[in-house]
Amino acid sequence: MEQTIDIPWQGRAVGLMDLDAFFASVEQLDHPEWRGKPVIVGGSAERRGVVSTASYEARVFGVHSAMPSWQAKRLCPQAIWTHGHYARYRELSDKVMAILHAQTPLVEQVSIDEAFFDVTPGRYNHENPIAICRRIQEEVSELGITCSIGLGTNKTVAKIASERQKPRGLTIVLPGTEASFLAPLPVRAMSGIGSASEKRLSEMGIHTLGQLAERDPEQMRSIFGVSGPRMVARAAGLEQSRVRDAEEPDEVKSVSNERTFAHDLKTREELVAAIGHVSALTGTRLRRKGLTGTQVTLKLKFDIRHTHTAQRQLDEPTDDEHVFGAVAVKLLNSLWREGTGVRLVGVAVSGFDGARPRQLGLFDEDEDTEPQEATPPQRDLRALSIATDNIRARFGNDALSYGRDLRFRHTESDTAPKDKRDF
DNA sequence: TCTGGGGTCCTAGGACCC
DNA sequence: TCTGGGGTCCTAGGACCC
Repeated sequence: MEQTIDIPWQGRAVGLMDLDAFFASVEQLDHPEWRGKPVIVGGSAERRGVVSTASYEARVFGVHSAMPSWQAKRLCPQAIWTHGHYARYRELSDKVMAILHAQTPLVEQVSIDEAFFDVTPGRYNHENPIAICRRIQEEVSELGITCSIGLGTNKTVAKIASERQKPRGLTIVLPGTEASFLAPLPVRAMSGIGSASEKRLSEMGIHTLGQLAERDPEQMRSIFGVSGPRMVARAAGLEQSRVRDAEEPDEVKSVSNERTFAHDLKTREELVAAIGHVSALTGTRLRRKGLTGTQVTLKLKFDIRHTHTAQRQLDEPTDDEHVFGAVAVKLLNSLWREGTGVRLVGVAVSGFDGARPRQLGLFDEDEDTEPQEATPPQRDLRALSIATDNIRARFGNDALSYGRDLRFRHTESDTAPKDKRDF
């Protein structure tokens, strides 16, 4: 797939850059004594944690992302463990994204360690796309971490190509070779096809992207809905969707927090306290983002297979956990019966009114937004919510809990990294 | 003593209105 | 005398991604 740089690139040029074992690589960068050794970033085995990222040295033992931590510990007992340092990952990620933006304004960040970029010749640059990819890899490596890149004529091809060679891979799918590149690959290689779709496709005798590409789009629509025809086109290498540039920021649709507990919660008292705890975390993030929502969702997980949610509309948009948390507690009655053990509690707020996002400075008083109809007790609670934000901003999420939350401070919620990487 | 946490998108059924 | 059909909103759940 190597190509000399002097052959002109025909058509669109879309790249996908993926940072190699990102969280673990940053840890090895910051702890020189960990380099060359198995490093695992993730939750602890004793608390139902999972692996977020494993260094390549740990992967040799079979450890991978999303694996239960107890299993990883068994496979690689000598691994160095850390819960991660999210702010530091963010900092390096921002530097990497700046490198991409220096090449093209068309950058679509997918996650903390992944981004599409459009370097089609003639729009914003006249260089060969392959040369640009090589330069990106070089500049990223100067930060002390590495990345793999896939380059092709659309996002699907670029994404799959980026996974072919890691770490430090540059995989190029030349214009015109998309279909033959994709055809032999298993359907699962394409993002959007998970285990459920893989199973259904397999029952239809479809195992490779080549077989998928030959199907009648309308037949697939009758089985997979709107995503059916899209799946067929993508498998054929014909995807056209563009790289969304940074000028069109994502609109946030929901904000949620959830916690899995080391031991199942069994009493109403514990559940109410847990709901208060996650509601407070959600409220803090809503205010930080300047969002108020009209929909509250309570999520409970009784065992690994069974998650239930209950939702309720509010009369007025809010960002105050004392308001939406109380509603979440009411929803408890529709989901839970006394005596049932609960392993996870989550509270989400959604239903944001497009027009409103307003950045509220962390240390601002919110002078102009006080709802006039607020009764004095409500006003006090809102002031309390804002005061807690300031403390959390300075000392971290676990620095402060309302009294009834206290018991959870050391039983879960380790401020482990909030994102996870490379499936 | 077995699997996290943050999201998005899609589907489907029921209520309700006209 | 009794009953169509379209549209929209709300709710619950599932698949999927990183």
